[in-house]
Amino acid sequence: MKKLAGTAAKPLTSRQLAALIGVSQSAVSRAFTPGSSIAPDLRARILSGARNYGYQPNAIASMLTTRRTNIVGIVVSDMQNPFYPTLIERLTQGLQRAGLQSLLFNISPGSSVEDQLVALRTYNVDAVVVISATVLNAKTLAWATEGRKAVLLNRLGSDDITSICCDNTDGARMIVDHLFAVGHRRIGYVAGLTKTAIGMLRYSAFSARLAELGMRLVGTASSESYSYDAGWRGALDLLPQAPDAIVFASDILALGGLDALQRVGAAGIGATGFDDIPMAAWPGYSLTTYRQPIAAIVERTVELLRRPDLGPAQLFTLKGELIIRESSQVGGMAPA
Amino acid sequence: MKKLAGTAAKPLTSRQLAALIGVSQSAVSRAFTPGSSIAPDLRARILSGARNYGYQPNAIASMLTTRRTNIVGIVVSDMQNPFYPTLIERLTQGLQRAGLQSLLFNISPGSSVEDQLVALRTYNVDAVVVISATVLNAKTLAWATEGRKAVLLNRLGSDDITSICCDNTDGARMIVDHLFAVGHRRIGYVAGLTKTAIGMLRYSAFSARLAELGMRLVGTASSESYSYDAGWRGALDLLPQAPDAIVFASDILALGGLDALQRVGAAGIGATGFDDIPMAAWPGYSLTTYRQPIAAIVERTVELLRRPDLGPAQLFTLKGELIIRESSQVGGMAPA
DNA sequence: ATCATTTTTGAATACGCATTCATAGCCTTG
DNA sequence: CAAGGCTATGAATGCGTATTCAAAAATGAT
Repeated sequence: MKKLAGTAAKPLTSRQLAALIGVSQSAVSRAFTPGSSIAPDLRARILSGARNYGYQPNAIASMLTTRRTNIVGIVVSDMQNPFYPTLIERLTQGLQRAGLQSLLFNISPGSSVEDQLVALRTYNVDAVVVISATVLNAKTLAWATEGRKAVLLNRLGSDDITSICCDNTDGARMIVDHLFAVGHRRIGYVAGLTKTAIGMLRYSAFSARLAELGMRLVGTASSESYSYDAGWRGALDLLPQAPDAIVFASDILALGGLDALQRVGAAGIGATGFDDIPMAAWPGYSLTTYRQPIAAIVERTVELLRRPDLGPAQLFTLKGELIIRESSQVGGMAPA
Repeated sequence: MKKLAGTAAKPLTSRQLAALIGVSQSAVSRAFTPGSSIAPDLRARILSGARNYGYQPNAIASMLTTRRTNIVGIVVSDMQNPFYPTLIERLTQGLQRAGLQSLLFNISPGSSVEDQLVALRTYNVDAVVVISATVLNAKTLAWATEGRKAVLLNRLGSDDITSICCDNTDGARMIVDHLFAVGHRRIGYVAGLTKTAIGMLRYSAFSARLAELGMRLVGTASSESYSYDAGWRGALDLLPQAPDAIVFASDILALGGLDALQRVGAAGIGATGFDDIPMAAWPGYSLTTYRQPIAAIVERTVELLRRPDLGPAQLFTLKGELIIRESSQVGGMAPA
């Protein structure tokens, strides 16, 4: 005799538990509300009774009175770049440890972005984390985050919204310095989305440092996305310029580029990425890259979202770490 | 003068809107409830007024009365295997189109799994989708899904819970048949988690078909996870057996295996995967694999979850598609 | 034109909890 | 020992919507 879904007994209410224990409903509520005025032993008695009878507060009902949901809306538009699944995984775990839930919004192109985000508003999420979603224009962003905490990750917004980014300038600089130290002089650049603030930032930091060191920017390929294919094409586009090394705006681009170089027998050209996705460490790629400080980004995000109020909008820039592997050496990934 | 977060005016309630329009609160509620008894023109007038004044029903409040949240809890324990981000992305998009929201639970090892899933219960999710989470034992699974709809993806549970899987038997068979047709005879197998039902299923279907065709299973390497590193080690373990080709239980294993073979100069050995993750198509790997029918899986899942009741537990087995690339040819990925 | 039936509407209530308000108990201090 | 100040508790109320119930309006049939 199997139990049919939906047949389960309705869960206990605080009032029922109160009756069972012989206290008031208020007492039960207070027992579960940290910092409320209740005698320690009463609280203990109630909590123990709750465990006993299997009572758990109904979060929905409490949302209605407190007007807080403890839900964070996470808005993503690209899970194909392997950097983001990792970030999302760590972020949801971090939020969860802080007692916050993650409502995931995957924006798909096509239908209206606002339509896909109405639930941010109707479900009253406390906060919104936007992960690098370039499909959100400033207006939609403002609408979606209106009246709630909002944080942008890996994206720069207007100056009235808090952003958390890795230090792109530092990253670009470390990469260039490293290439210089290794002996590369003629550098090519494969950009990601050049229309984004982050994309432009990485590029300008990169080219500025290049100039400072007197290195030569032999060419730039811009691509329409951060993808393997775009990296592949970008690398090939730069070949005629005969670069010593190619700087890719992200790891996923670099992987495509490396494969392309290999395919055309130009594996001697150096390459660097940005992010340090798991695949960058794979022996077949062994990609030198700037590792994004995921832990720090998550930590800062969670810390901000725990606050009752974010305070004035800020830009947090967190330093990453240069991971030197084989792809950037002179001779690149050429077989020994 | 920037608006501070939290300063936003409280959204309109149905009662306020009713007052503005000159109807009752019930009418407003009915206007937003499909199938409720209300005159078409009244509904139109109210909906137009709502648009006008910017009223949107408060989902939280309606959850309290209807006892339905339209929230689906998605439980994952491994986003590192690139197959899952894709699945999750498509799934949340599919759910969203059906008006369902996705609450994401990323189980991290360490603290109690139940603790990480309490919100499934306190937030009253309508349904739970468990994606291949092996960390959930049957008891915890029952607890987490008690009284709500539940679907397992890529995982087999006890027989009282609905599962949706690709057709592992068909996949194993097509792979073996293909290897046979191409001319491979001595086959090695790199298993994933052999203790899981799916893992065992794939293996037994594989070896059964092998036997039917009179091919030789020269060795099996079992690994502790579906990961690149495990595939790498598995492939190396099989080398002494001198297989013509190695069948990997998943793409991510195969990628590691291919790199290992390449590294030791054994790139002539054929290889196949399972899943068809994006990287399988990359020229550097060009992995022959069985493509999971993600669209069909998502479609079926969403269709099930829209129902008021799942009905009796079933196992849905959806056929995938053999994608033939270079890695399975005789001579494998060896340079021409 | 009248009555029976159906449809449409509004008032009232319940959902489960947090919180305010008022009270009863307790401790402190003069 | 009394008065004042605190703390711990319970009763009552409200959060915003869906739904039930009863009444009103509209429709149909004779």
